[in-house]
Amino acid sequence: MQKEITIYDIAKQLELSPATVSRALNDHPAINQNTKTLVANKAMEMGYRSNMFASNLRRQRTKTIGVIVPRLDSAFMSTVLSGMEKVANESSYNLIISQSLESVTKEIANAKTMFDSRVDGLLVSLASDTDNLDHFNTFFRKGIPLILFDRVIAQKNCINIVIDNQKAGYDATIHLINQGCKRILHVTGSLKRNVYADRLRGYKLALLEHGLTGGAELERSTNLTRQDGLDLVNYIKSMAIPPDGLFIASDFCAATCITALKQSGFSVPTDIAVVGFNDDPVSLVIDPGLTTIHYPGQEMGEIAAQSLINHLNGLLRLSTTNTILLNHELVVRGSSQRVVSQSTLP
Amino acid sequence: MQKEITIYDIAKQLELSPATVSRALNDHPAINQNTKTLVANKAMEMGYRSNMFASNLRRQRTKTIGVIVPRLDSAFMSTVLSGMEKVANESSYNLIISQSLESVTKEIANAKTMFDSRVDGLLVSLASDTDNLDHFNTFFRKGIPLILFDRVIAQKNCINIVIDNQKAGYDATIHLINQGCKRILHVTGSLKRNVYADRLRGYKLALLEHGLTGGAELERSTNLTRQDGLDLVNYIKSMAIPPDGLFIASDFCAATCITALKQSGFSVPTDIAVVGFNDDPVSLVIDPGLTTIHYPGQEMGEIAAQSLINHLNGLLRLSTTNTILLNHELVVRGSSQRVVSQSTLP
DNA sequence: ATTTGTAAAGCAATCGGTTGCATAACAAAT
DNA sequence: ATTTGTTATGCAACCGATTGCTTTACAAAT
Repeated sequence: MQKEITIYDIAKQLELSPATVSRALNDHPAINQNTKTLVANKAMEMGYRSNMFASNLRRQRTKTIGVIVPRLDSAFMSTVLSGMEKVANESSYNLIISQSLESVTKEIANAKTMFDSRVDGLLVSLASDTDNLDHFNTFFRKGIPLILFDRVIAQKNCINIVIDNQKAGYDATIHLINQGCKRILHVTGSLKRNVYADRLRGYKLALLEHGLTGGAELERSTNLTRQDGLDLVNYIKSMAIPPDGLFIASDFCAATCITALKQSGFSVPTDIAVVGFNDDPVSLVIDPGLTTIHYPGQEMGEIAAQSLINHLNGLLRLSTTNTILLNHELVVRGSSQRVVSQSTLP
Repeated sequence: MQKEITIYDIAKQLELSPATVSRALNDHPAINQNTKTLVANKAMEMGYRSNMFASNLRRQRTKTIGVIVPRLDSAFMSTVLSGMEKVANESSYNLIISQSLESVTKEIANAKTMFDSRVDGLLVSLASDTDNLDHFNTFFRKGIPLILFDRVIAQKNCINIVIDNQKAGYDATIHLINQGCKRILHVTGSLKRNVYADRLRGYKLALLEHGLTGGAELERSTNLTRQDGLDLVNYIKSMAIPPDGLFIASDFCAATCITALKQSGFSVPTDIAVVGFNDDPVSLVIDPGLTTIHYPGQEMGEIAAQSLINHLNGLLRLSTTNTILLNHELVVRGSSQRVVSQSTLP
């Protein structure tokens, strides 16, 4: 457990001042190239490692990004985080990750922790019942940048990174309509959240354009859990006229539901065609394969992190952009395909 | 963007020395109770927040724990991380999370980054091709504690937190034998990894005890990907005598395989009974429900983090314990159940 | 020979807490 | 009145890197 090497040790060995060593290590223009090489070699030789704390203390920044997500244990979030980690790592930023567990209260507590940890910036996907950004006011006041992704609320001070959920909901619904569905049930999450409200809007728009009936009976707002997927089947069985199409705003819930539907004697997609959302791995496992909206989690994470870091380095002003829209894609699999033979598909 | 409050500001307002303020805030015994209350109130009132960097610089510690996992985007790892985050958060430790993407090379790089970030301790689950712990020597030399979880290599210097994989493999196999399987195919991951090697050992032991035949034809080492699950079905179809039981060391792979088996005309569990591993959410979605080995990810994360923090606080000496064994559990669902009627199960 | 210019390096203060070692204040004991 | 003990607080030196402002050294210009 030998002692830690500091720039003072290097300075002594090289008969230079610590200031010069510091500048040399930071590639400061006022330092002679030879000196830089000398210092770099010596540092390597002595096994020097910079003390971030001293540096951060002096520089008044932390090289740390806070991330608040609703849940860590979701396939989609994992890929987002994976993307963020990659980018942050490359720019030698650290990530502090915490989860709100879908509760504003916890989200507020997390925000406070992040604030006290003095993160340089914040990447947040909102809890399902969050309906304003007041708990981030401390950040705004201090000029600490905040980027919202996926689950967002539009606001002047911060970038939103999202997909066009309305368009995605529209695409999903149109697809069902094209498969001949006349009576499409939409199962959604908390309508406080943009992602669900927008998808619902897209769904309604598609119905409207095609002169189909919607209405309260065909719109179910749930928590999109496994249990909700099971309950849904009972609901369907209780309906006077069951639906012939099902658009569920979460793959996991949709997959559970398909299984339960089949067990209740419904045939998918013949009796009921199903479309999910997210392209969770589960959609490939279920039989028939689940038609779904794919959107790039990894990329969303990368872009969010990169935008934040660029802003922190002064390479991008957040105020110029306001919303970054990523592309989504309808992935057609067996669960909805009535027109073409489905046996050729996974 | 008002100026940051420091203990000096508090000291000035209260006409105390910064030293007293610092001690008061840290609940030092030599400080009068009244003074402590006074300081605490003033700090609150002025919106003081401690500067971790100054503190860490002086205290020579970072309050940061490094975590290296093979992949972030796995259901199991998410729950582990979720548990770690919870514990760390409660003890006001930060987590730096990085992924090795199953490559030693990246794992070595990650370890170096962690070292340079001066983490107080390290929680690691090894990449599939890691076969020694040399890249952690820098940590051992500095006395920085290392805890391995799930994917481990036994070594003097560090705790292992695992389940009894051999027993779990044994249990899974015995279950299949009890269901009447005579010819059980085991699909496993890289045998460099304890988890897979141990499960295989348990499988062999169970066969041996019941006088069943195993052998190379019935042991497949793969990467346990989706594709491997599909390939497996072709392999089975190519066999002179197909197996009647399948023990696959990963749920996702098992689930894919079940879907493919059904599409190839096999009946599960009648023709082939299947047991997976991990109790991934997917095992509830697939039809029939996947029999699997459940083990507590959240708890594993919590215990790993808590053990590390306890050790850092001097509450636990790592050398005393060496392996912490968590319980696993066989969860029986439809995919393997031949003896009892399966219709009552999910 | 003196001034001016430029490149390279050093001085010393600073960031904000922490902590070993005094010191002060006051009560109790001698 | 002096010593001893106890409790509460202050002084000042850290921790290690950064950076505004000088200073030094030496070449070029006058």
